[in-house]
Amino acid sequence: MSSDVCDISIIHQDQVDRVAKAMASGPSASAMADFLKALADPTRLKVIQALHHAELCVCDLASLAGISVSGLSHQLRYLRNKNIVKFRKEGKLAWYSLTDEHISQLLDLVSEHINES
Amino acid sequence: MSSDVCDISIIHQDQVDRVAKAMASGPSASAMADFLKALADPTRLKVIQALHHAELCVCDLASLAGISVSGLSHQLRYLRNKNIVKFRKEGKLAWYSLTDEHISQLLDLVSEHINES
DNA sequence: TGTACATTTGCACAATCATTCAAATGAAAA
DNA sequence: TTTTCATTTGAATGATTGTGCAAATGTACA
Repeated sequence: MSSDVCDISIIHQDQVDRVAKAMASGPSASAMADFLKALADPTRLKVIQALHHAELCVCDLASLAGISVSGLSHQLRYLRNKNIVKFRKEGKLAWYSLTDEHISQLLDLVSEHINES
Repeated sequence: MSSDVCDISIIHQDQVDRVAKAMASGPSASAMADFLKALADPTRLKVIQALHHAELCVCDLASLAGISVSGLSHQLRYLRNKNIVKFRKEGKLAWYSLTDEHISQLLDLVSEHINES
């Protein structure tokens, strides 16, 4: 219930309406936040960065990320469900890769932003 | 303790070393994840998008985000600590704005990515 | 067949987090 | 000064989440 959120004394209703209208176009904040959440974790970020350089198996990725194979497999499932990584089976091994190399553009921007601050 | 992470049977130590080396340059995964976490929340995302369109007070932002003024103030402090928003005081009101309009580039990329999938 | 082993899955748990309520702060107006 | 009100802060809480352990799955090889 948000009935007491500045219900009367709101400062600039016209501004709020204008901004709300401008924000209405484009994907919802929830959808965007949901995608960003997939990147907002050190382990998953390491996986994505690693896969940008090479196709790797679960064991390799766990080693690179510094967590257990099991823990990493959980994160891989998460990334798979979000369509960020894909894999192919080769005997006992599962080789993972990025579904969309485009993501690294985004990470480059983040990288820049951090270097500037 | 990650001593049992594929310690003997690791598949491609050379690959792992090469990728690890490539990943060593640039900001740490933790730093990047930390920044991304600031964007990976619907409320904070709404705030950032709103401030991209106009300078707004806490009351307006709470109305736009659909949560309590108090809750929004907590999020504003979070964004302030991360140097993503700044504010100026004018009487009883606090006017918030983005410290770096550059962030919207990043959000545009995310927006694109979602529209494509 | 049975063994070995990479990967996945289910359960559990500690930690983090987004939010609210109530109280505190501080500045303008009466 | 006292009152009003926008904002901040602290405490509490319910929900989410990242991870590990143990067991299950499935494939290759002896």
